[in-house]
Amino acid sequence: MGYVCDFCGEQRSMVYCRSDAACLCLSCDRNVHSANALSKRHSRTLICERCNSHPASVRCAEERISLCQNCDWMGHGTSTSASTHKRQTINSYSGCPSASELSSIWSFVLNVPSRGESTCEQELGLMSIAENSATISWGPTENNIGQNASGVVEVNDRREIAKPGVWLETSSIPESSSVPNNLDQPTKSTNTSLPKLYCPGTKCPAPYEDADFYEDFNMDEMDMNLEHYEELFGVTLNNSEELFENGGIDSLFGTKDMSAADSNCQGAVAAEGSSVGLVNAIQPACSNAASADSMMSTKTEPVLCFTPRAGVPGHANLSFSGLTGESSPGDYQDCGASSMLLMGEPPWGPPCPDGSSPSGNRSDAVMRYKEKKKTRKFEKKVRYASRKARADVRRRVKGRFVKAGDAYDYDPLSHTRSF
DNA sequence: AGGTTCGACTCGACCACACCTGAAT
DNA sequence: GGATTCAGGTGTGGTCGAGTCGAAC
Repeated sequence: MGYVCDFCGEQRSMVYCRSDAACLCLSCDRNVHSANALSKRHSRTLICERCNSHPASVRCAEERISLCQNCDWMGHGTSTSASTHKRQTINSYSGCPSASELSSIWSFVLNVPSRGESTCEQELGLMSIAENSATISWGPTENNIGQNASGVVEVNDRREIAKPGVWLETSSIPESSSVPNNLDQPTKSTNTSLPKLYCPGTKCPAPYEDADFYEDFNMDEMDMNLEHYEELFGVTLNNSEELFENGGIDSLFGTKDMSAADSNCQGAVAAEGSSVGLVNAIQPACSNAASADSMMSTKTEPVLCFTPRAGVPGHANLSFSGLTGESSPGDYQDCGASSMLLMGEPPWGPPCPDGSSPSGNRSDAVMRYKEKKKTRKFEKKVRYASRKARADVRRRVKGRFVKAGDAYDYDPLSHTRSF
């Protein structure tokens, strides 16, 4: 891995693909990851500009450099002066985003315009964007739908996390009051089932319980500068207006092909870089060791996923999992992290900034948490398939296993009774 | 407003036995 | 040190019943 694209060996590498463990230029990134549906799922992010070998997780505004966690720690964790640098988490993404979308994700780095239509952009509905640890994706075939479109999260000041931010919504809030001005988002959208952006200070409609989650995001740095496309993509921009016509922004913000149910999935959590830091900070103060353990266990690349519950409006399963995709039932069960997050007022959080009643917010959050906990399903993980196979065919009396040959009232195989 | 009743719901215990694990040989 | 034997522990699913909770009265 290095400065040069691992694929073409010519262009300067810009993004890092974790799945391929490869550094790619944006052009090759598009080519490689538009090859098939599986490759589209690869999570990519910027390359650390210091070590040029690891995926960047934060962007230092002062130094104007993207850094991996290690370099960030080396550069900011040990120096008192540098530690005050304002840093921003860097989104990872999957799918085949257009240049405009990349510019939205990384507005502070990539001021790129759209290339116009391409096979990739024709499938922008499948695009997903991950807020680092929080993998956010959407598409017609996906149930786990994210919505955060924010590119950055303040990590220097944890109090930022408690600030009202931006979230996507699917209710019918008038769009004029919901779309930040700096988004250049078309205001002509008529599909009220589509996600919308809410400005800080606006009230989250009732159906979405987890507004607390979505307060982490800030759209301030979302701009759509389209100047350096050629440098980044190595091609000439034909028509930047196609960006909008082809749904670049719309796709980015999920205004295409997003079902109402999918948009119910509200996935916004602290980004990987910041979350690890937060966890570290949380742990000592966390009264629930299991909660902290659960969070720590996911720190490698935790994926926060809200799964809309069919038939239960406003409810969603919250789960954390690592990249391995494995998680024990215990991890699922009341992982604690969810409860902490759901509380909306973590122990490190500041007093309510607007002077409103913290106790009221807390009680609301507790109510929401209890409601979710009530509807949560605990999936059992079968460790031994052979034992399951035996249990599945074992005869029972009132649900209890009986000795072979004894009378039974339930036979899983024949559903018959011996008496 | 406080107490009682009732229905809905959750969750642990129970059962037999093949399989797993670790100690002993 | 490796192979074998043995004993004890574990896990599997459907049902029941105790306990909890909220709504209705």
